[in-house]
Amino acid sequence: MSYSNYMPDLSHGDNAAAVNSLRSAVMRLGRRLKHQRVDESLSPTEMSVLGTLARCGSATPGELARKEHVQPPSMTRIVALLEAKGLVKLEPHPEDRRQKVVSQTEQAEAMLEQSRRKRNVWLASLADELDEDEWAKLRAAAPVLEKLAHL
Amino acid sequence: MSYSNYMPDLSHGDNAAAVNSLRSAVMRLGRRLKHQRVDESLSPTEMSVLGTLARCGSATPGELARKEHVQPPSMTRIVALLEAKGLVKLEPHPEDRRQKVVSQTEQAEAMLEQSRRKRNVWLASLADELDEDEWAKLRAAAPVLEKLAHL
DNA sequence: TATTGTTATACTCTATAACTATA
DNA sequence: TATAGTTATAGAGTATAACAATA
Repeated sequence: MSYSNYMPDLSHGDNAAAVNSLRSAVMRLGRRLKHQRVDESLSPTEMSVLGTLARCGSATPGELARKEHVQPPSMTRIVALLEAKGLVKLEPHPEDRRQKVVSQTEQAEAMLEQSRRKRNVWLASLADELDEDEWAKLRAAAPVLEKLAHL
Repeated sequence: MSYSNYMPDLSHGDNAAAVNSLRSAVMRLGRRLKHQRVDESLSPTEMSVLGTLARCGSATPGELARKEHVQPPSMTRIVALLEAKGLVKLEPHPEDRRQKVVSQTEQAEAMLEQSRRKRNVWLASLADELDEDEWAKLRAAAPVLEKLAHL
């Protein structure tokens, strides 16, 4: 492989190959997940925002935009859609009147629970195709991918 | 957790959590990779198609659509764009006059080489943030993710 | 003057439906 | 009649630029 020419360290060569493979797999998996939506009325990013709010409690639109890697105007729209669906609520920021505080509603909590249930159907269909060793590798890599995602 | 009703094996509970985490990370990573394009004029799917052709040699538009998980009309457009950029060539199928055979040009090979170089810059910037153990986990999981992507 | 968030607008990518040509 | 690919059209999601309000 020609990239070893300018990157002689062997471990980096392996990492480069892994990044290559990861990049392709992540994009294709992303498209699959897009189709395997748990709720037809919720886009992948909307789901991801709900997940972030479930983890972090609450956040401002700007913080959410940075975490999800979208531009502020996009997050404005996403938050508005989630609010219209009753899944998040917006409150004024206690210290800065320019900002807002976004947090999830109880309805969102119920939705996420239902989402987990549906996801398990998909999981069950994959369980036959992956052996325990492969699942172990996924479980080990999951936190690293999360770290990469928000690095 | 309610799924344990029909899935009593404990390890599957861990798998569900892993899928949860993977799903979120894959979507967010996908958005990052979208921005970290090697060539501004090439969409992620166009890059992915070139990668597939580099691995498989050649394929029909229908095969490419199935591998990339896009509908045939989308692949028609993607192949047309790649052809206009001189990165793939189309030839008549030797046995079936309905089909076409898509393969990459030498120019595409050069582009992929340049792509690897730029990717390594991104890689180098991440190398500081991940330790060797984390890289090892990514390398181990990469083939599993690829398997998931085309399952 | 800088920053947070919004509005207005346009672009990119993909899908669905209808069509053509070949099997 | 079924299949491969295309054309035409519409929709979803995001970005950029310009703007408002607050720091």
